[in-house]
Amino acid sequence: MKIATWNINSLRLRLPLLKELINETQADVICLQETKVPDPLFPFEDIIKLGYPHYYFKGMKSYNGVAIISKHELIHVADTPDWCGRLDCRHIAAQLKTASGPITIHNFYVPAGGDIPDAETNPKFAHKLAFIEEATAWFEKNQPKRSILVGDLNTAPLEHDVWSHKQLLKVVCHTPPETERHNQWEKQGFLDAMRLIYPEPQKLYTWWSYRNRDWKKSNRGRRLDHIWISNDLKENLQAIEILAHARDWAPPSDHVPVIAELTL
DNA sequence: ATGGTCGTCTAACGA
Repeated sequence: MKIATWNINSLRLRLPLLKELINETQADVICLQETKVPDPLFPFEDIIKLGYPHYYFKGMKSYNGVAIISKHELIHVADTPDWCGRLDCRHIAAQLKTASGPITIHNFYVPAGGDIPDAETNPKFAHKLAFIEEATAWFEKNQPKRSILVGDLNTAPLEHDVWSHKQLLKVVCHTPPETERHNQWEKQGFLDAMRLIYPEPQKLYTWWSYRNRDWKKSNRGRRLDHIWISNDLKENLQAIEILAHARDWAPPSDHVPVIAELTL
């Protein structure tokens, strides 16, 4: 079973690239973030034509938005929290039917946190920290079993998840208040699947800024997108693929897809 | 040290 996660940065604009992802990977399940499409405008007919007749989505105008599309039957998981009480479409969950039984899939789009890493003066940073704390508390109470958590978590937790650990320690996404909370969240029953396959000190990036003239040449990347598996799925993990060349698809998202393969 | 670029009900906001 192949499960992909991708911050697509507008589903409607990049539908042709979603097709490209499908052609290349034949992923069974694709979790999308920043779909930027209100629910009444979700392009479900296109998604069905692409071979994904099972889907759940939660979107709004202009901002945020998440979707799970699947070749196999999904059951919606409805009783999930409204994080930070904002109704802002940053999480959706579904149960995937597999030969070995149901698997719960969580798809998250964690707040980016703004520019200044100070919760006192920057409400966006405070929101990010509060969001991660709420998620940590929820999974502490609801210990994940046969679960996969994916998404744009907007934190690069490890030294080799950024192009320069030293230079990014004061940059939002890699500051200690974020990485400590991120790691505490992961510890609520999850394993970092990407690092199980590609341990440190290998550099791993899933995002390259639009603001670099040549993303490949400067290679100032960050690992902001993640795939976590619950502890009980450790032996099921077969492979991880980071589709770095997708950064050159036109018009590119600033994030690239990550795909996990599991025997399920 | 600064500014650099995208996407969105084309305007300023969020990333």
